[in-house]
Amino acid sequence: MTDILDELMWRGLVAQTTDEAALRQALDDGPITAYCGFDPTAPSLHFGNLVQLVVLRHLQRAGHRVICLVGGSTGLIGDPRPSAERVLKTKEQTAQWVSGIAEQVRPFLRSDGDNPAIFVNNLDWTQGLSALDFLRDIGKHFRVNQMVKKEAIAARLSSDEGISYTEFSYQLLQALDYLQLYRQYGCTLQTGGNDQWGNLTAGSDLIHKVEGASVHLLTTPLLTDSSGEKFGKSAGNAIWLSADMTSPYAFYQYWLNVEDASVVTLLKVFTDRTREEIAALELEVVERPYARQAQRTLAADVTTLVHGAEATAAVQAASAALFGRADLTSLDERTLGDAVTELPSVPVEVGTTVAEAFAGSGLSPSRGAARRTVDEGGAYVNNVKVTDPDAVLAPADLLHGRYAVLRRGKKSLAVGIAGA
RNA sequence: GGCAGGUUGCCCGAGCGGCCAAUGGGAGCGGACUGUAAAUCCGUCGCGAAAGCUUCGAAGGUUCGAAUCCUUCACCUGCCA
Repeated sequence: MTDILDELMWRGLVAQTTDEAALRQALDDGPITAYCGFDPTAPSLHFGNLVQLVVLRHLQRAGHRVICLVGGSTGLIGDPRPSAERVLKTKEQTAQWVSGIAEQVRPFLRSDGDNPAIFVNNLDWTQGLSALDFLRDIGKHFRVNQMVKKEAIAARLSSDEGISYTEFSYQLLQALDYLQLYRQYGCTLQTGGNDQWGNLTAGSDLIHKVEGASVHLLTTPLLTDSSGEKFGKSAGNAIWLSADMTSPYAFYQYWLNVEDASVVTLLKVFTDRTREEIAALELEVVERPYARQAQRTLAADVTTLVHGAEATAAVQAASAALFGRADLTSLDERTLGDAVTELPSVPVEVGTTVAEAFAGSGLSPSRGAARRTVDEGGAYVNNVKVTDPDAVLAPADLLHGRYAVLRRGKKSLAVGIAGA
């Protein structure tokens, strides 16, 4: 078994650590306990959180105990972003998201056997804490002078927007979490995204001051593509882990479309492929880039990780059918029917205008935009380009009397279903 | 509470009485080229088929006519209390 820290480094999952030698030693000396927190800022986790889940998976597999924390309390406060103050969510909303995320996170970690993952909610130890106790017991250990140097806070202090006292206090709450888990579980490693470094150090500093112990931190790098853009956005939308928010089909397609320059990086980060397998795929990218074998592997592995093998098989079949060279009219009803279940749909009938169908399915934001797409030559029905903005669906456009496959541009697909 | 400055379309940012649905850049979207890559180039980018309609923090007002002037309100920032 390779050293877990080396493994994480090779995979490109390590941006920064506290004392690296000490961390390595601690990991070698036997199982340690590590935690990572997830704040409920949306109903679902997203691409960025997946990186953290992957790190916890690796740690658990290497025999370490992992704690997955959902931020029932920190979610009520909001981690300051450099750009702008967050709008407070209601307590009910937050609680709902917390329970959703707590469920979502489970499949990624093993919660049975001899080293089950531990799931906690930081609201459990903060809701009973009085403001006075908080200020006396926790606040006293923090210097404002230091707090204002944290990146996000410094950015906000020099912006027009400023920062509320609420968000300013965020790091104290997160620091308290680490202290609590240190005391309760002997947790000595916190992981997170590199942008969290300030919040993580708040925790390790607090433990040092209160308990006199040195604990560890490990952050993952921000993943960016060749032009420096963050990964995890598709057409301006975040890639969510929830199938309700990003369909497995869209999810699979996202990974399949990863640029060559990034695919190896992402294979290392998100898949369990070995060094040999990844080296082979890397060679494929060089020698047979058009086959996009690396992208296919990446898309299949990650979709399986998040949505399961069954869903992956379905979206692969759908992708093959919809992007295949084959004429759509030659597909049998069952294959076509299965493929289109993954797509956004809109009820149509003979005589429905193409513009209406596009707008109704969400392929285009409005009918005007749909007509514009036709003008631009980017609208297709059953892979046949539409040229007339006033075109209507004819009986022949309904494959098997039911389906009209709508496409905008090269890869945005939807389906019109008649007589549903 | 006082004084000053600010609030323009997804973002940044011009406009300062008509020629403004609103310059420019970025993002986005479509096309060409490709491999359902990247880069590049071209086009497009409030709603509407059109007539037209609704936009420039909100509500009133002045005017033939306002994003542009006036009044009040809201919010943000800075300085002072």
